[in-house]
Amino acid sequence: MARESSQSKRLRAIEVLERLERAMPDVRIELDYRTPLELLVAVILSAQCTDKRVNLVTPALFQRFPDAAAYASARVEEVEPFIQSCGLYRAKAKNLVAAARALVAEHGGEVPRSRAVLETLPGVGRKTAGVVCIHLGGDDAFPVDTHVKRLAFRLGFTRHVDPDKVEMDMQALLPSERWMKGHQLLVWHGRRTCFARSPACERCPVAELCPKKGVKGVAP
DNA sequence: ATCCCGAGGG
DNA sequence: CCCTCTGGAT
Repeated sequence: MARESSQSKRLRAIEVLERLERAMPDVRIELDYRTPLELLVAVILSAQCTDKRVNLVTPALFQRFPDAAAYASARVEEVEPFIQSCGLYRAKAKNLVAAARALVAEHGGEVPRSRAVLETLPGVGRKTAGVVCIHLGGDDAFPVDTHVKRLAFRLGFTRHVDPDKVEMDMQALLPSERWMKGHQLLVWHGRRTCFARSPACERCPVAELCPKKGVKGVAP
């Protein structure tokens, strides 16, 4: 098979996103938050856990810990019961307190808009920092989670596995104004249709644009 | 039983 | 690269 030109790949990528958006017009971040800190906390909690479950616990959590200073002055065991049903609760509680202490000590209690700075916070890795950033209007980012990684590979948008390289490929492929929604669309599509084990190509809105149509398994 | 919208550590 | 941490969803 002839190698696809980068220009035609870009056009195909845009077409993929537009079809996905038509199929999922309601796409958006599902976490409930009202302040930058609430967003940061909600995204940290969302690891290995559904947004729905996070939204169930955050009202009480946010009321008890209204700002960074509240977490910073709390003991980890005070935070744990609020987030217990979200999984990984010990690590998350510990990280929330430690991150809040760093925010208070080094950032005036405010959530940084810089991805590099966000990544210095305990419990905040590249993906979490990227999501927080794009939703706060901070640094541009195309956060790569397991869904984005898998779909980018299947769709032929990257040949890499390393999330950093996948992100670079996606950023090169799409104009930055599409990164936020593009990330969200790929995640939703991965969850709803393009499953890791057995993708539902028969009802996939972008099957005709996909080089791996009908191919099972994740792998590069 | 098995997988998951991750991060950190060995 | 591999492992662990966790409960919930399926």
